[in-house]
Amino acid sequence: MRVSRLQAEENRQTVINVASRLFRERGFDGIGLKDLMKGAGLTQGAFYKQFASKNDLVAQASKRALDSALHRWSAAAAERPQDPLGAVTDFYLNMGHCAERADGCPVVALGSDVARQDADVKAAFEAGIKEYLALLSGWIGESEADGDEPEGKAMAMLSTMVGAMVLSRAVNDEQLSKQFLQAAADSVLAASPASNAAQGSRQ
Amino acid sequence: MRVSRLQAEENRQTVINVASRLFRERGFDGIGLKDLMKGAGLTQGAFYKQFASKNDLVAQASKRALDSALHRWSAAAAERPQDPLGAVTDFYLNMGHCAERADGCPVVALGSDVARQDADVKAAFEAGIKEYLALLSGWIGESEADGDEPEGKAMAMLSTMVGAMVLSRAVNDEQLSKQFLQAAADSVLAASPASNAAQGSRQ
DNA sequence: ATTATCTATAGATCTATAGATAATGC
DNA sequence: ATTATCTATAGATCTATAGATAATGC
Repeated sequence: MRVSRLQAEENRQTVINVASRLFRERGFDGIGLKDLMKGAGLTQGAFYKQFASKNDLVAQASKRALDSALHRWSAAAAERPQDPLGAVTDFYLNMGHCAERADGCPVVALGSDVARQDADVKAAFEAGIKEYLALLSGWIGESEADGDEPEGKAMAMLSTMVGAMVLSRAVNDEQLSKQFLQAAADSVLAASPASNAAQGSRQ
Repeated sequence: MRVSRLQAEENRQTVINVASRLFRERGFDGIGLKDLMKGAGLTQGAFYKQFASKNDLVAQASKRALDSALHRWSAAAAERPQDPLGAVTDFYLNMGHCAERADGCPVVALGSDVARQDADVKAAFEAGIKEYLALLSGWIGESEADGDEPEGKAMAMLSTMVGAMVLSRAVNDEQLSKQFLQAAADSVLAASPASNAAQGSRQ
């Protein structure tokens, strides 16, 4: 029954990856260790040789989810280097993202729950959120030390994007969902100093 | 042990009120029927004479939470009739709201969870959200039938406010929390057509 | 007679632990 | 000899139901 150290580490990574998806889909309290381990092809008994507690996995899976989401942002931006903000708003603020919770933004899928988690989990989200802000700041040409409101515009943009996704997922009316995403995209692009320059390439 | 019909209805309302607070504080899955009923001074056995299921209470408590939150918005706006938007952003985007989950905005406290609930719960949130939009629209002087983007600005504002609160609650760094709220307030007020007119009374 | 609430419990699930097993790593 | 995983289980909790009780409402 024992497997090699390499295989054990691979299994551990699989559990974290599976958890990062299943937590986003069902919530931290919405899935038990038995089903999480089953999703990784293991049984529940193996869990506590790999993690200290469920909370330990919650923290690690949160970090994994944020890393994965940031990677997707960077990839989306890289596909349209002359207009990274437009590329990311297109990528983020659409109905596909609204329907696909497991692979979507972890702040949207778990933000409300994170407020009720301990400092370890919040630390994972805080680190990821700071990276989101750094990306946005760079794309809108915001200096990071130009006054008492560092990254203020980036913070407002991220808030608008996260809020629009949360709202669009909280209603039944699909038309209303779309309108939230469209209104957020309009607002974010209008607030970017670079938006006029990039407008041509977006049209 | 039996109580009067009047008392029974009063008890039912108490359960809904208690649930609307405890769900916001601990999440729909974070509190059981035993503790919910205990919070209303009853025992678990009385629950199913009052509600069809836990989900039934989740839907009713969601509606109650949104009604209560809308009432607070109206009250805040009424205290500063010449600048309702400024009054509501002050009331909503502050650290007290960030710390007080049980009485705060239900979209912030439960938004991520609502995406995983059934249509009844989403209907309660949808109705409340539409009322938020109507209030905001009125305050910024937005016509409700002036093009293909009805209430677009109100939608972006609500998204920004909800997102900022979710983000500010998801991090450990209190300074960062404050900056999200400040950035959101700046962004929302700058986007209002009436913001210049009201600027004087806000300074 | 009806019924709102109570105590008690069924049956499922949850996190965490214990001990057995079998393959690895020395 | 060590250990990653397995099966099994402890003990707590969850939603929901059953039957008893005692006050209401007719």
